[in-house]
Amino acid sequence: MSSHSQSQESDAWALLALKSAPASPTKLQWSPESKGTVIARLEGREFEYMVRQKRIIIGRNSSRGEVDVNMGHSSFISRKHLELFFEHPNFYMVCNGKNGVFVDGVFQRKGAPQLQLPKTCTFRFPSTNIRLVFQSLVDEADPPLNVANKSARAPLPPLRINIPDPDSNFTSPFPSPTGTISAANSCPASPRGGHGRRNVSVDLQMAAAYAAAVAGPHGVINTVTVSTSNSHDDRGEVLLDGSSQMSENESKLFRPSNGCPPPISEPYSPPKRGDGQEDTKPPYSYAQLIVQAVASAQDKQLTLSGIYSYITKNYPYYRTADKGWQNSIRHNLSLNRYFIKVPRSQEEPGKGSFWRIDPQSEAKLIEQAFRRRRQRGVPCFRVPFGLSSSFRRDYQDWY
DNA sequence: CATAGTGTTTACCTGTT
DNA sequence: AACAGGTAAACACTATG
Repeated sequence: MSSHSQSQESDAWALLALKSAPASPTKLQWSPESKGTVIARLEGREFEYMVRQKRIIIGRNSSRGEVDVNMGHSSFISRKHLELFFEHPNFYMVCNGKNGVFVDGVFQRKGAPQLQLPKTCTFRFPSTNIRLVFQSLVDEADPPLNVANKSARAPLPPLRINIPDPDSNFTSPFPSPTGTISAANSCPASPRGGHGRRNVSVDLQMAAAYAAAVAGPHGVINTVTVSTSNSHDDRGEVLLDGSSQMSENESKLFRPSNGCPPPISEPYSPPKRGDGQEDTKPPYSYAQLIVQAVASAQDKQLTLSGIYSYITKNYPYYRTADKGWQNSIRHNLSLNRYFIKVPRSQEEPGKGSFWRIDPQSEAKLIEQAFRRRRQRGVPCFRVPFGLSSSFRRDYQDWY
């Protein structure tokens, strides 16, 4: 298996692990070596990593992946963002990520002197709400431990996931980052702060991926990749393998439409050369494209440039189109009340705000986001299905 | 300071209901 | 006619070099 596909498998595995998490305190665990003393523990949102070696690298997954703890694909996370090392009886951290890192809320810039870590602390990667709780398991009174010097790669174990919670509810309230999302486009606070809190965003992300999958021309659940990039960088994707399990509810919710045949063929297929599709405008409104982009993001939020990146990555048409479509994207973001602007916190550099979907509408919008609408001038037996903020249309017969 | 990116708003158009 | 969506454009603000 190539490293790439292995990486994708890991992502799928992690994704499924997320799925299994809500009702159960059980977290996905892995450890690079079966032997040796566990000297520390790293706890992500839905996983635990048992540290048995003296030095570990935490960073972004990539094809060049040389990290011990893979933090996914966020472009805000560097490939070797953090290095933790153990010198009895303490752990130290060096930040090599260009965006720095917050340690218990204190910003550590790239290249800062090594920082002695407290017994427990929380890392947060700037411009994301990706957090990692570190806990040293070494007692100062202990004699020096016999731990591995060289970090071993941490291949994820075989996929064995049970999904214990088939009643996951996609429409359950989505907690806002601040606990409040009041008026559209007026959220005053930073989006940060979802640590340790399971929310439907993970389900929705799966849903988005699944909806994209079933949007295929034959309703076949394909293996799909959904971008999670949140910058210009087009790295970052979450893969949901079509063979993964999905609850019955989810299957119903994202059942493929068997109605009017899609006007064009499957846009979620990897870009094909010479099939003519690259010149065809996707059958989705700009609002749908925005929902697709935001829903695919790991944090359920994207910057404007992240939205652009998602669209150009998934819809080659927009790679060559002039800039007018970007104006339209901005227009849609401002105009539609279900797109919520969430300012960056002050200590986070960068342009623009993050955009989220109104949690009350999120599930519905995502469900609709992958429905092809009739393109202008293309006759069809059925009425077109556009995205409507009022959801007033009756679309029963699409099922 | 210049520039580019971002965000808001208005206006107008086309196609659909 | 009303509405949804697309397009263009003016303008203000802000991050960045």
